[in-house]
Amino acid sequence: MRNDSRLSRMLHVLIHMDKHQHSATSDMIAKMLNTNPVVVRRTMAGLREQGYVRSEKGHGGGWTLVRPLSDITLLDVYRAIGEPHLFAIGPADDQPQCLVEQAVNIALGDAMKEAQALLLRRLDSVTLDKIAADFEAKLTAHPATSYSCAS
Amino acid sequence: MRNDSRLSRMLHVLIHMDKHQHSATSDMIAKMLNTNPVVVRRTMAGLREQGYVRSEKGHGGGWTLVRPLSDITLLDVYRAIGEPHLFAIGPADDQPQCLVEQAVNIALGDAMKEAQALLLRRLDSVTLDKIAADFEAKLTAHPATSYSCAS
DNA sequence: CAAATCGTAACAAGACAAGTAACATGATAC
DNA sequence: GTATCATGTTACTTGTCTTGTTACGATTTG
Repeated sequence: MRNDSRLSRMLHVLIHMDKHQHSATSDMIAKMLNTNPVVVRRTMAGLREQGYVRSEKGHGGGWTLVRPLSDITLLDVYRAIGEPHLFAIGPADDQPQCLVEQAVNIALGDAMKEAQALLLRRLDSVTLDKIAADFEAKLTAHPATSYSCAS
Repeated sequence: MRNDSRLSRMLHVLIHMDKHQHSATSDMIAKMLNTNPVVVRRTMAGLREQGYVRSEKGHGGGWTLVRPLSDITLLDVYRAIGEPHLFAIGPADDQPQCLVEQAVNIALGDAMKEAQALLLRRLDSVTLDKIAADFEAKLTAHPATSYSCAS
């Protein structure tokens, strides 16, 4: 578990959900992501709360995509899963007394804020149907290639 | 320990080392950083290997700054400590079979690469004497303020 | 030789996402 | 209406990585 892969996983799932119209159970999704159903429910709860997907209990239940991929940006998904920390680095102390350390925090913090702003802008500029289109392009370019993820 | 604070700490230390010319022991530095001497030696080893500081054993030994702050960029320090991972997020699988997941990895990876490039450019554009100057400015603006970090 | 200091290895602690197990809740099918 | 399927949720474990800590060896000075 080197990284927080929730954003990556949710994008992956949402695009697959768009491909087959019927609902998918947490079990099916878990197999797709090589994880287990509890992790799926846990992570997708945020998407449900934001109205991107719906979940239904009971026989025949499961998860369904509520909004079109063209309405969902990568930033939307990032926010829906709770805006996890983007950076692995950071200051040693958030409110240091030492003036030198304060100056260091400002210098580093400014650079990180800029990088974060750029990243979030990028996430905001891409909708999920764009990624789906990239996938379709690959598929037509190499029709022999196996899909691999459970359909 | 929410973040990797090695970069932040090393910047802090290097600027302090520039302020008083005599060498500083790992113990003194550890107190300054609110940590312990082994952590200091471990992290500063990289700076020594890159020739930014020198360490001397034995009575009267300790750490000394070898190069002027104006010769050291934040990027230099980042590299010297081993270029730790910048991001806390990442793909679920680096080499996925699934074409959808590949498309997701590319979309996310591109955005992250851009953000990383920007951050590294920013680190490369700032030398340590710039931060030291910011500190001096604060000090003259508020002369009554206590320095706080052991001199 | 004694004291100071770094170098290093080995291991424990803390944080946090991810994995897992157990059980309650609700919905459908027969 | 009971059995089954599926989500919701809690609690606990695991894996990974930086930090923290202890211990000990090596080197330099007095």
